[in-house]
Amino acid sequence: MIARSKAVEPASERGASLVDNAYAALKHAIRESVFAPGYQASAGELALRLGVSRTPVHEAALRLQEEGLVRILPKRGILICALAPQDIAEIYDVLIAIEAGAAELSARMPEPARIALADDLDRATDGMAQALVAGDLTAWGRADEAFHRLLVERCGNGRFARIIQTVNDQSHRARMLTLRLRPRLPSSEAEHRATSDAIRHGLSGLAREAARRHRIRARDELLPLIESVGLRHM
Amino acid sequence: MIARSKAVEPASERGASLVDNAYAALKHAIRESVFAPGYQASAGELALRLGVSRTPVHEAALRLQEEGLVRILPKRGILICALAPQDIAEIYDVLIAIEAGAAELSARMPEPARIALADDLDRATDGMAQALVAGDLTAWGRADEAFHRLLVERCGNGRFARIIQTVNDQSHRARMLTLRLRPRLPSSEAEHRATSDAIRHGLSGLAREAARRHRIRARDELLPLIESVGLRHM
DNA sequence: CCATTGCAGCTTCCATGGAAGTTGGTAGTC
DNA sequence: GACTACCAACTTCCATGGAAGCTGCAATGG
Repeated sequence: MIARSKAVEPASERGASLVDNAYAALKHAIRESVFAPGYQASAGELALRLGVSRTPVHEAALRLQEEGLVRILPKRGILICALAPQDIAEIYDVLIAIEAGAAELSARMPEPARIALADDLDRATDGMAQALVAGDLTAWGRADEAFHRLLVERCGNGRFARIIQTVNDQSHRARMLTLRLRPRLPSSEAEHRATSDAIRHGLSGLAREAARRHRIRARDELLPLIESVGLRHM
Repeated sequence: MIARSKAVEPASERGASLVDNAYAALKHAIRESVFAPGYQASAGELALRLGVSRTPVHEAALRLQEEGLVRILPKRGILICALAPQDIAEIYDVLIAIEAGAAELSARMPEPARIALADDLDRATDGMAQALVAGDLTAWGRADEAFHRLLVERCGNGRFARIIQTVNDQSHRARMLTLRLRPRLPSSEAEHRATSDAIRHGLSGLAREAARRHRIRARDELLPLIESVGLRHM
């Protein structure tokens, strides 16, 4: 029997192929910074840790490369990608464009769906408010994440959801960092309510602008902060 | 010596791996409808046609699946994906959101870059106008494509370019079809000029709205057309 | 005639080994 | 001492074969 996974979850989902398992395990490890950015691994080493051969690891690495999480250096190894401030800026511009579009689409849905979504969005915002008074940073982050995930996953455009998923995978590490970096938790509540209200009442233009402004403010707040701390990559 | 490629380009770029070659060749074949949507191929068959073993074909198929061009059915084969009208709608909403964002970013670039881009955009629009009077459908399509590619590739956000590239790969076939479907070529010229002018003068809000409106009009013109023809998939 | 079962032929999935390429250190030369 | 050439150790890349799974058809039992 081969010794398994010291640092990496085996992630043995049943029904999934070894490639899927390797993909999920590696992605999780990267998201949670088990592998630091800039770390260069070899397929053989990762295969050993996961208890599979090199082939499924290689194929998982191809998928991760497609998503921008790693780079496969020909004949040299697998490099865990680092994010520069420039990348964070690009990612925020993607969030601004796509989430605004998602909010607009959501506001154009038939009324029952709109209202159900607005209710769920408000519940997430409630969670943020509660976490704020409790001073629970982690809970606040989870609730905020839930709000934004709901917005893109329920707008009816699967491609929007997929795009956001990709950039979120890339920026998860940075997000965990900046959450703790800010002097105070931002007062996103009003902007979240404005978005959900506009969706509830079917005001697509307003919904688009509210979502847009929210992300623009977050970008303009965070980018200078990152620059000032002098983070070159993360 | 193995007999090569009847229907599929070998596409032997030097310096590229066999996987890259297979990827490029398959993508080209799908774009140009050498493989009809719904066609189910086996990795072995494709490998034979391309003159390589099954491994690089399989890895190329993984990349194509990531981009939504094919689906790998476990233990059954590789399925060329078809596009439903719903997919075209989703793709247009992605174009609307991203190209508007790209136009806004472009208008925020330093003046020399803005002007250079606006000049290039205008040259593409000139090409469309010329093709229009000449009645050259193909040339018109190429010039229009050039305009939109310039817009996203020169805005400074590589992620925008990548997203657009992905949806364009998916919708290329549909585009070739709808180009010939319309009763007359659309008068996109004024909208293109409005976009490039706004970029030239650094008016980011105006540029965003111009690009947005242009794609919205195209969507609202094309979708009913596709529905009316009763295309179920393409 | 209809339903069920078993099987043959197909497919992908994954492990493995040889080929080819890159790197960093070392010996040799000026 | 500085520079070049080479070599050993490492890596991925790709072909290939066996294992496992899916599908459709034919044979069998009701």
